[in-house]
Amino acid sequence: MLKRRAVTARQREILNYIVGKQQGDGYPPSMQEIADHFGFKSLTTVADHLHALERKELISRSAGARTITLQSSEKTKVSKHPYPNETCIVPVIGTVAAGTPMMAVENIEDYYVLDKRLIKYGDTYMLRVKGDSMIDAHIAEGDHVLVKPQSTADPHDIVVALIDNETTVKRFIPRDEYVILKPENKLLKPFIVPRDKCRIAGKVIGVIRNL
Amino acid sequence: MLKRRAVTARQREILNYIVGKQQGDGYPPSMQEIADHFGFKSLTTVADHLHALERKELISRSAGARTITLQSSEKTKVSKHPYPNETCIVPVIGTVAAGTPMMAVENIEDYYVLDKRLIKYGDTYMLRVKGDSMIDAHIAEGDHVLVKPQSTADPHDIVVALIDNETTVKRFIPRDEYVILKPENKLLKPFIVPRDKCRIAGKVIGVIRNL
DNA sequence: TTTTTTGCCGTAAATATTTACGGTACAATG
DNA sequence: CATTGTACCGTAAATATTTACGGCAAAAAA
Repeated sequence: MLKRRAVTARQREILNYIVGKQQGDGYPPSMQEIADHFGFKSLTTVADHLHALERKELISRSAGARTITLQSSEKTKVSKHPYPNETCIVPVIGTVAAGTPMMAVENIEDYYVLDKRLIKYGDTYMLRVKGDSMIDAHIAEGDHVLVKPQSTADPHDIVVALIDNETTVKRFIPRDEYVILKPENKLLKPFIVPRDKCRIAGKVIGVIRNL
Repeated sequence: MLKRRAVTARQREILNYIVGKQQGDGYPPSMQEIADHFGFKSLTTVADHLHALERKELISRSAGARTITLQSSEKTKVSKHPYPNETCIVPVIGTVAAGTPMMAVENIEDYYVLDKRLIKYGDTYMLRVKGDSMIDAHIAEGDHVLVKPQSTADPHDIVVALIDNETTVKRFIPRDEYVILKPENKLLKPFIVPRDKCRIAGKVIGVIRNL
């Protein structure tokens, strides 16, 4: 009976290489390329490794050249693998314009491809943070916040709000008659706005910083 | 002089087929498969189309079998889903083991797919941050830091360091005889370590927080 | 300790895949 | 209307790629 031991370090190295190639080029490496990369002098060595990975259900193969398909995470209890189609394209905007629909093309500065698990909601977008008003919540100038569009929020959520046509990130604290938009910065005073003048653009669900 | 007319309907059909296959299988179709799908009786027909798509910069090709790479989405506009050449797969580790090689299987907790521009270096990995030692640098417990593996660092870089077999994130301040590993937290004292006892695992190049 | 699996090597044959050559017909462009 | 690109066909040669055989040493499991 064939045993299925855990994936070995070497096998994982080879899998990582395949994944990297697949992600980078859009197609998996040939066996020769794998051999070259690892310095194997025989293609049989590669074949052995691929058979092992196949047996352990980390990859599957079809007839033909470069036909390695990466298996999805479900089967591998060792670790989860976000394989193709587990990413989203997220638009990056510099500002949320007041009246215009959120995703107006002219506001889109860029797109980022991110893992779905960071996104959670379909229409999430990224906003480049200006100023240090949320520094005490550890959101710094130049960071990108992931924003889920919504027009209301729960108390104490960090939200993207429009104040005087300016896009800002603030903590949302609703009161009976008015709303407090609180900068997380000791140097800045909270904004107190009548309920009906408070426009919430979305809720901050993540932060991405590139140093 | 070669003219570059707009992409034709037929060419887009073929491109769509390639994208579909690429997304579904993880690798592009062979020319024979394309011919079969469209009922072409000659492979030259496929070659002509691929050359056209290449000339119009919708795909690029390398030597070898099944080596079609899709160009960026802005040009192709066939799918909202990301093109592989825009993402990297990044392993997430919970801790950097002292002696063992970085990517030891048992340390890999997960993988994330991220935009290449967040990564910058090929072997970048993600480390889940434990504790609040870097809170004043706005790196909080539970955040993931993007780490570029390297064994040295520039003064004042934020690094992943090994102290007493514990993985920690600290600011790196080298002195003549020793090294200061400084937590960015007023409540914690800097570690002062002899130069030869200081193991740097990598430099922090980014932060990702999921709220 | 016996057995199995891993991780390698080498060579040759079998196949899959691409490229090169040379065509035809037609639509679009200048 | 001459030219260029599109959109097809067929055949054969050239390459790229995989598979099949057989074998060895060391590590891991039973």
